[in-house]
Formats: sequence, C-alpha cells, structure tokens
Amino acid sequence: MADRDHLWLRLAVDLVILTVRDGQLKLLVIERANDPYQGQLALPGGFLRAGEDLREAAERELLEETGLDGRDLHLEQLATYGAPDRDPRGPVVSVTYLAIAPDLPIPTAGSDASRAWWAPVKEVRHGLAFDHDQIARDAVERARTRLEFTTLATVFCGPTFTVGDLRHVYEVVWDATLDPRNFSRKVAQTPGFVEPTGARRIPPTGRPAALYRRGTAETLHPPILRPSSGTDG
Amino acid sequence: MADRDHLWLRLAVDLVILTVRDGQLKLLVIERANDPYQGQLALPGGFLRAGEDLREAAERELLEETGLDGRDLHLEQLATYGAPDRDPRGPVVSVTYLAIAPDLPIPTAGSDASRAWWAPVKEVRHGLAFDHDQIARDAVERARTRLEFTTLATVFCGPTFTVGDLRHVYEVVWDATLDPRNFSRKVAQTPGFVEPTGARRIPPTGRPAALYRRGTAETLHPPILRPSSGTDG
DNA sequence: ACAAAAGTGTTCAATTTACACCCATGG
DNA sequence: CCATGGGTGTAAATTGAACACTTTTGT
Repeated sequence: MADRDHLWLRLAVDLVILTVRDGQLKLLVIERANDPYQGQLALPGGFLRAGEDLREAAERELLEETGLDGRDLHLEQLATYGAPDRDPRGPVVSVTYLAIAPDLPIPTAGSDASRAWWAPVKEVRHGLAFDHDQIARDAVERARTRLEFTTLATVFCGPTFTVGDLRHVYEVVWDATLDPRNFSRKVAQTPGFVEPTGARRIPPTGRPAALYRRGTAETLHPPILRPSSGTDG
Repeated sequence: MADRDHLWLRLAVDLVILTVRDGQLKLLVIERANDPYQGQLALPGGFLRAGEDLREAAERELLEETGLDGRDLHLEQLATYGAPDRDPRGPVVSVTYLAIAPDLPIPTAGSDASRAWWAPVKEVRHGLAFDHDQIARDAVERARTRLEFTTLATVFCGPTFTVGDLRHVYEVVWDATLDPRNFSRKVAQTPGFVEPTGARRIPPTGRPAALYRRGTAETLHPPILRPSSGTDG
C-alpha cells in the first residue's frame, strides 16, 4: 500500500449513442483521425479534464462530436472498463455512457474524428477499435432492458409522436413484432407514460393517429416485457 | 484536445460488502487509519495498481480487508463516481463493486483500516467518509432490485439452506414480510433457482425443512417482485 | 396434546394474450 | 369502395394473492 503502488492513469469517457433511423437501430461511430487505431471505427469519446465531473465530460464529448445538448436527451452511465492492455497508449480506464437520441441530422465530425455517422448496430458487431465491440454490445442490451422497465422509448421519438411511432421503437430495438392493439392499450393504461397533446397526425394512408408527448413517469408500472424475455430460462 | 487537457488521476476501487446477520442487513465498514478522514467510517477499498484489471483490484481489496476469496462469492460492478472534489487528496475517481457474502466470521482489519466490522445498514445511512453514504445507498438499492430478477439471494446463504432461510434473506433485504406458503411455491416453480440436496434440517421446533443448494440459473423467470414495487407509480 | 415451522390445495382477482370487429382517412 | 393504419371489445388462458388446511417434528 505504499505510494508507489498507486497507478496514475487517464480516464476516457466513451459514448454509445443510439437512435432509430430508417427502421433500424443505429449507433454513432467515428473514424479515428489519430493513432492508435487511426482510420478504424470507434465510439466517440475523449479524456476527462481537470475539474470535470464524469457526466459533464460525457456531455462535453456529446456536444463536440454531435452538436447535441446532453440536457435534452437521455444520458446514463453504463459501466467502466479497465483491462490493463485495453489501450496501447498506456493505462486508460474507460467510463461509458449510453445516450439515446431521436432521429437527428447526420452529425458533424469532431476534432478527434475524421468522420462521424450513424451505423446500423447489426453491421458493427465487429471491427470497432479498443474494446468498443464489447461496450457496444453491453450498451444495446442495456437499452433493450431499459425499454421494458422505463419510459426510455419516448426519448427515441421527437417531441410529439403517435403510439405507432412508439411501438416502432420497441420493435426495432427489440427486433420483434408487437401486437399494435394490445400495445396501444398498455401505453394508455400506464400512468405517466404519454400525455395527449390534442393534435393528430394524418398518415399517407389510414386513420389519423393521436399525437402524444412524453409523460412524467420514469419507470413503467407494470413493465412492458419482451416477447422472449420470460418464456424460456 | 491538446495533451495538457488530459487529467492524470488515481482510480479507487471501493467495495460495498453486504451480508445478512442477526436478522439484519449489514455492511462492512472500516475505521480509516490514515488521512483523509482519519478515524471516520468508510467503505473498504484501495487504489488500482499497475497491470491490474478492475475486478482483480476489487478481489484483492476484498481479500486484504476481509480474507474472502472473490471467486467464491458474488462480485459485480456497480457504478463509477467522479465528482471533482470527492477526495481532498486530489483527482480520484472511484469504481464501486457490490459483494454479497453469507454470514461470515467478523473480518480482520486490513492495513488501511484500524478496525473493520459489520454495521447494520440502517445505522450507517449517514457519517461515512467521502461520498460513501451515496455509494452505500445506491448499492443497497441495487441489491434489492437484484433479488427481484436474479438468484442473488442464494449467495447470502451458505452452501445449503432451506426455503425459509432464503425467504428470510428476502424479508431482511427488502424490509418486508412475505407469505411463506406462496414464497415456497415460487422458489420451487422457478427452474434452476434451487436444487434439492436430499438432506433435511431439523429446527428447534417445527417440521423439518428440506435443504437445497444453489441452482444453475442466474436470472429468475418469472421474477419475484417486491410487495411495494408495482402498485403505485 | 400442543406449539411451531413446513408445505399443499383452493379460490378469487388481476393481468396477459389472441383476435373479432369498428373507425377514419386517401386514392 | 377499397386499402391501410388506428383503436375498442371481449373471451380464454395465465398468473398472483389470500388463506384454510395438512404434515412433521420437539416438548
């Protein structure tokens, strides 16, 4: 326990930013501008600076890489990854955050990224730099669970949305199909999930749908469980 | 993003070690031997060393402070705390782990602790050093949720236990009373939760109870929900 | 016989699921 | 009037909570 046993290191804050776009679950990836892993795909992120809280750093990186304001969207801490050899530059421990955004314009590249874009989650299961494949997998699984127990799905939608939009989020994130009729009722019967705006949206074809905004509830009582999650053990 | 913006810091790994003892949920606390907060209560923990993974560091601290082998009990990462002023020594970010142990002999004090003992969770809600009050609260809440959805409760028990022992764990951790008859069925009907050993335990008074060991399942299908968790939003 | 804890059976209510059916709009 | 998506009604199946009752031991 002498002072020389303490390892001094840098702390990376890395972001898994998810959205639903073109009917797919997508993930913000960057092409690394600098070594290590120059030219390879990676998650956006950067180092913690002096005087910063972890969440502050995550919000700063989010703004730098995407132009998004972290106060407007969902941002939650995921897990911390600290394998000794995870970064060839030396000891770097990564605290990861999950961010959820509605369908956005294609983000602008930041200073550490030569390019940044939305990549379908299914197509980036391998090939990310560092241990970012593992981080991305863990983040997607966390998002899937969050839809079951929290109102997170509304964050994928814009300020107003229909129940069909919300169902679409569930179907894309879970990669499952849901009964529109029963889903509609579950949403309506869960207090605080959505609030009617009074307005309606007229689709290209079909009956107009009521528009809602996010409710005040954070957790769902009762939860909306995945079709598979509960049958087999 | 120049190199001078990177903050070099030390990483603490702090442990919330829970057990059920004397019919109470208890937490391992130490009395700090050194500054800062010398003489105050705190969670056991220490600094990450070179070449160590985070979990390795958690297991090492666990062994140093309690003599417990981390491979034998439940050890899971909780969250990471990084408020800039959380440690007066300078920039120290803390990765926290939740450990669950069966009822153990009183642990031995480690090098950084003048004393170590089990303290009832209800009595240490305030007064821990650093931000450890918050960490302990978050950890207990996590443990309560884990009992709902995972087989974690079996880890509070020894190698063999009765359904009554298991129910006792739920009742103490949740601070609730459960119907013994319905609980018994839920446990038996959840595949992989417990396995019969064939042996029985004769209580001081009453019918002998069948002894079980941990099953292979990690998650509970269906979950065993807290009495309060589902009524009001 | 009695107390105490373990465990089973049964009933009623709440929830979930599946699907028939109606609504409202554009072409 | 037809296609399309939005939404309600309803009956069967499943699950959950409450509790009467039986079992098995020590004293």
